Amino acid sequence: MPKDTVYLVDGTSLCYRSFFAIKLSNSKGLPTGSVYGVYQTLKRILAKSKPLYMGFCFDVSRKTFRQEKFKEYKIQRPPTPDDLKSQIPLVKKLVTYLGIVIVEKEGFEADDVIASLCQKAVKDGHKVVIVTSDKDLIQLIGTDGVSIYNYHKDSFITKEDFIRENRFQPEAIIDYLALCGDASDNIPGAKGIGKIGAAKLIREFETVENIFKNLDKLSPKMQEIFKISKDSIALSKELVTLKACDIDLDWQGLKIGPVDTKGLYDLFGELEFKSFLKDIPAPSFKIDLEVKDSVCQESLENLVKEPLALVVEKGQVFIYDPGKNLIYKLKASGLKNILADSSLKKISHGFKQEILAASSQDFEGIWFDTKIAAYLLDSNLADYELESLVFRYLGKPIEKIPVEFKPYFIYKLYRQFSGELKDQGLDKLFFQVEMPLITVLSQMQEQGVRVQINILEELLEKVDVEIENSSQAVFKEAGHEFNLNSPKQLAVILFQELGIKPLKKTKTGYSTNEAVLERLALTYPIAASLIEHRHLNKLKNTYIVPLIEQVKANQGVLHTQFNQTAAGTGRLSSSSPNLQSIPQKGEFSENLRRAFISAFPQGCILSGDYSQIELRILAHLSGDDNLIEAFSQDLDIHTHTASLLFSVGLDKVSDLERNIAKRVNFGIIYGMSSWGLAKELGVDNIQAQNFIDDYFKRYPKVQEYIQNIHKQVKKTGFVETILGRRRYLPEAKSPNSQLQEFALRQAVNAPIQGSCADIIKLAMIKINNQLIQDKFQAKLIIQIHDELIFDLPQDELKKVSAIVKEGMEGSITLKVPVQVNLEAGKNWGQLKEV
DNA sequence: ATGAATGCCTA
DNA sequence: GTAGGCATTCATT
Repeated sequence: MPKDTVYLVDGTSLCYRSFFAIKLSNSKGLPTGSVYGVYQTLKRILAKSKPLYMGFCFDVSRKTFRQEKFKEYKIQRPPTPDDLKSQIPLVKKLVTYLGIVIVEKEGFEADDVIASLCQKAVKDGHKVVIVTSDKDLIQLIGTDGVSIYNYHKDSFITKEDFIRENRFQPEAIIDYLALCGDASDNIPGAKGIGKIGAAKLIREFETVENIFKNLDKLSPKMQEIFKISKDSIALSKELVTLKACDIDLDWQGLKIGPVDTKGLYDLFGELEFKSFLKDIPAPSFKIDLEVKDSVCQESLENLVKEPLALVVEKGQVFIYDPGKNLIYKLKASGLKNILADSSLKKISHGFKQEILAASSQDFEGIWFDTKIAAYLLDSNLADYELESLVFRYLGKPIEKIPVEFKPYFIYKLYRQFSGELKDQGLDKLFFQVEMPLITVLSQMQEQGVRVQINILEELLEKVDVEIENSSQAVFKEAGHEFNLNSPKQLAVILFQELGIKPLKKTKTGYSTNEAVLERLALTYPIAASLIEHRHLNKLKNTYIVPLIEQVKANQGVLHTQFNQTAAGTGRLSSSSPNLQSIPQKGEFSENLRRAFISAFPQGCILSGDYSQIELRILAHLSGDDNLIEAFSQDLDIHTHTASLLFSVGLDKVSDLERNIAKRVNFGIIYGMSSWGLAKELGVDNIQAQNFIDDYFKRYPKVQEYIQNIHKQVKKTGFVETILGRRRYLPEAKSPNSQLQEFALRQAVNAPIQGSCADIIKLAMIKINNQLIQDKFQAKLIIQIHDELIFDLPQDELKKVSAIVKEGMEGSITLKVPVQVNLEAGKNWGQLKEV
């Protein structure tokens, strides 16, 4: 029986070549080209040849016996680039996940390792394919059954191919290289003999030794060369000769194992190899569960003492019974009893969706949402779909879980998450904040926001006219029409046709962003028109038109989504449409906001806005006396900071000084560096550093706090908010300084932003409960991070204002006062202080 | 159709 | 310098 072919991959050269051929990195700047190339190559081999045995051979270090013999060996090579070094562990992960064994031996190069394995495999009667694009390994194909796969050219080379092409034996490549040398490895060879000369000599004499025996047959000039280079040739031959080493592993150990799909999935996710994600096989997964039809609650009686994992879909409910390991399917009749039964503790995945799908039906006993739990345990995941979590936490890759089996997986996740939440001290945040918030968000989405379409339509008409005007103004200056929405085309017009000097580059060309246009506008009128056009176009296409469409489809009410598991810091996000980014500055923004009206006849819109909440949280977290004092005295915080930075009295602070102080205050919250602040303020690095130094001198405990955060995140890999919400930032430990610095900035910001999220969530729950309890008609309709917006009948305004103010200000006690500003009006565009 | 790149709205 | 969502163009399945 013919034995199977063994594939031996020259991993080191493959990594090198991929690195130089493929310049690639993920969005975080992590270089990934080598991993990409290695995967492409391995994938091609695995698909084409379906090998059963493979070894991926690596150099362990550059200190090999060759260096000891010859100090100059490979010395001319620059050190391995850091961007390649950092990829080696990733390549090793990749290869391991593919089920391929990594072979390395201290003191030997990959080539030597390959030679040893090759020898063993051939001895046992196997064929061998060596995967490389280096010529040194050609010496091995002299042996029968050994061939080379050149991944670079995607071709196989056998002994016969080689002889046909070079007219000497493959083994003689050693002698050939000994003569002509190899510049890339700094093999000296013989001075005066090149590739052609070497080949000619080898064809005639076969080996170096033979040449020396027959020196008299050479020309006098050649004889001279060989005399001078005798030692050099001998050394070169030794260096290029592969040295078999002892390796514990033989070919049997090279059997390709099963693919670690989860490992691959995570790796490709991290590296952002989106197209490769499709390659990952999804092994079929069998669920051994019985689905039992039930018409009443009878069969559930034994179950009700413990929490039930269930999923509601299309008027049916599926419930998992962990005791009997089966699924109950209940039809409409049983459904209502179960959903409305508040004594039934329910577990599900994405209650908000279920509540909204069950529409107006009573939904009680909302107890444990695995989606929310997963989010609290790690807020950095790309998504919290059941399938993704089952894969991540239970290791089972399933494309789509049939609805009847969902409760089974939800229950499994629940068992795991419930313990972990407790272990990490997150159970309070989970049960007292995030779970109760689900109902609040459901109500907000269901309630929606009333929008007056005709206001939007009138606005659209005005904006259309102005868009036309600004377009024409731009085209006139440009001399011809072009696609105004294309930054690429615009760059050509500005920086080539009009010959304007570019101010800033992007990855692919010259930047035409607003900051650039703003500066150009001082000299060129076309830039001013472009800014105008961009503003109007944005307003029209992002806000006015989509709002009109959605509102029309929903009888004048806008139902947005509030996402509870989207932001890494604990904030909510809003989408389709995003009501958290409705314009607030600019000439048409007020007009736009006027379209957002009360749903009550003669009703009004009430807004409660936390004043400087993030800086207050910073004061609380850092315990800085100056900052706390400033807030306790109810000072304007930016003016206060300015008076400290510029050593002037509070009443002597200029607008410019206050503005700088304001930016520095913001910068602190964002974890800024002097470099970042310099860019923001348009001053030099030293100036910016001075501002920061002065700031820290005046607020010393803020500096201490930031240092402690850095220390903590480097040690533990995560940071926490006031309520113990965690954000993991593993890159705080990264050796890549760019990644590390980014993580450290996030580490400073996350507790501040996240605590703000904690506080407003508490307020939302508290206020919502109060409004329901006191039977107000007022409804919370929008949350914008530090602001809550309510829709209410006019006659409730006074009482609800008090509830909102008290609820927001009193949701937590900090070391500084928490202050909320209230505004109300008949629409969102015309709010007046209450 | 899909994703990257650019740009811009919010807190 | 933090955190999001979304529109558009343009190159690539």
